[in-house]
Amino acid sequence: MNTDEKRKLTFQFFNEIGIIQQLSTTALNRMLPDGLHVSHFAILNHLIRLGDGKTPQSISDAFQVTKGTMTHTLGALSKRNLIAIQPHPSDGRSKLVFLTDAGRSFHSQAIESLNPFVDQLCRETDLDVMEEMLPHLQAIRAILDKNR
Amino acid sequence: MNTDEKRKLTFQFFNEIGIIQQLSTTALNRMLPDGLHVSHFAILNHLIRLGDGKTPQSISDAFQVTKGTMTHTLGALSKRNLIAIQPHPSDGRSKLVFLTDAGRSFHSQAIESLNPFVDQLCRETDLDVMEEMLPHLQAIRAILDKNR
DNA sequence: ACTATATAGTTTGATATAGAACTAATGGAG
DNA sequence: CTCCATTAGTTCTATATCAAACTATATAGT
Repeated sequence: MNTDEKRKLTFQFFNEIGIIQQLSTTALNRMLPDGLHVSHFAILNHLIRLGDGKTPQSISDAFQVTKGTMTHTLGALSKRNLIAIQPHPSDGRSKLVFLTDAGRSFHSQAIESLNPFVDQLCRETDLDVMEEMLPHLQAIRAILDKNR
Repeated sequence: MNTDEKRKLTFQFFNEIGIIQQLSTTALNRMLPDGLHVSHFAILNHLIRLGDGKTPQSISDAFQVTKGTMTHTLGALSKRNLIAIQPHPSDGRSKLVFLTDAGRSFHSQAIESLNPFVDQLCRETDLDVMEEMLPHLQAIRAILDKNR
């Protein structure tokens, strides 16, 4: 492959990634109840999976968004009482994010809303291929992350 | 794989896609000159590769964004004189988008700005893997597109 | 030909996000 | 102990995007 072909391939690849992201995000946004956005759901999901009591910073690191964006998103979740934000016990600059009961039940409810879509994708997609791609995607993510 | 594992895999997959898209987009945005955004560059690139004289609709189809978004993006390009928008000769509702000389030279300039980044990615990434993934990504995109 | 439906593009309002400038608290170097 | 660099979070501004309502033109069915 010459340089031009490499560039073209790279461009195509990221183009495809971008379109998939756009289509999947807007599809999920339309399915989520009550005007919630995927980014909100993703945070609830993160706290369920990894346990709550995380700092805003650690969450924004996990999703690779800016601190300002995280303030905004956590504010939205907090206003809906899906999370509770408390001062960090040993660091006056920091905070800790906890799930509320409403947050947990909302998460279950959101999962229910999303599952039909996810299940349909599972039916139509070759999951083995997806599973195979995952580590490669993670590698590419790591490279991008390193070069930030 | 049981249903839960399938769902988890699907979630992970789209999560990774989302993060890659976010990282690559913000990296590219920072590199583009003069406050231009990847979405602007992508349209210039589209018109260079496939030829200009396209309708706004066909461009928004290609990038899977809404018509309103395309109006906004084309407006930005037009205000910078990178494109020229003319009435469609045979359809009074429609328009045609052409590249200006400034648009073409800006595109070359943008390519120059982006190439170092792209080339570095090429160096650090296994391009064969990327090439292998591309058709699978296109298949997933097609499924999402069909279910819109 | 007339009318109803469909299509192309615009406008408006809401929201997600980045980036930069800011505040407050921490922690290390001298 | 004091001062400076670092870190956590917030605020502000700009912009990308979607969704829905809207306008104008085109097309199909009767």
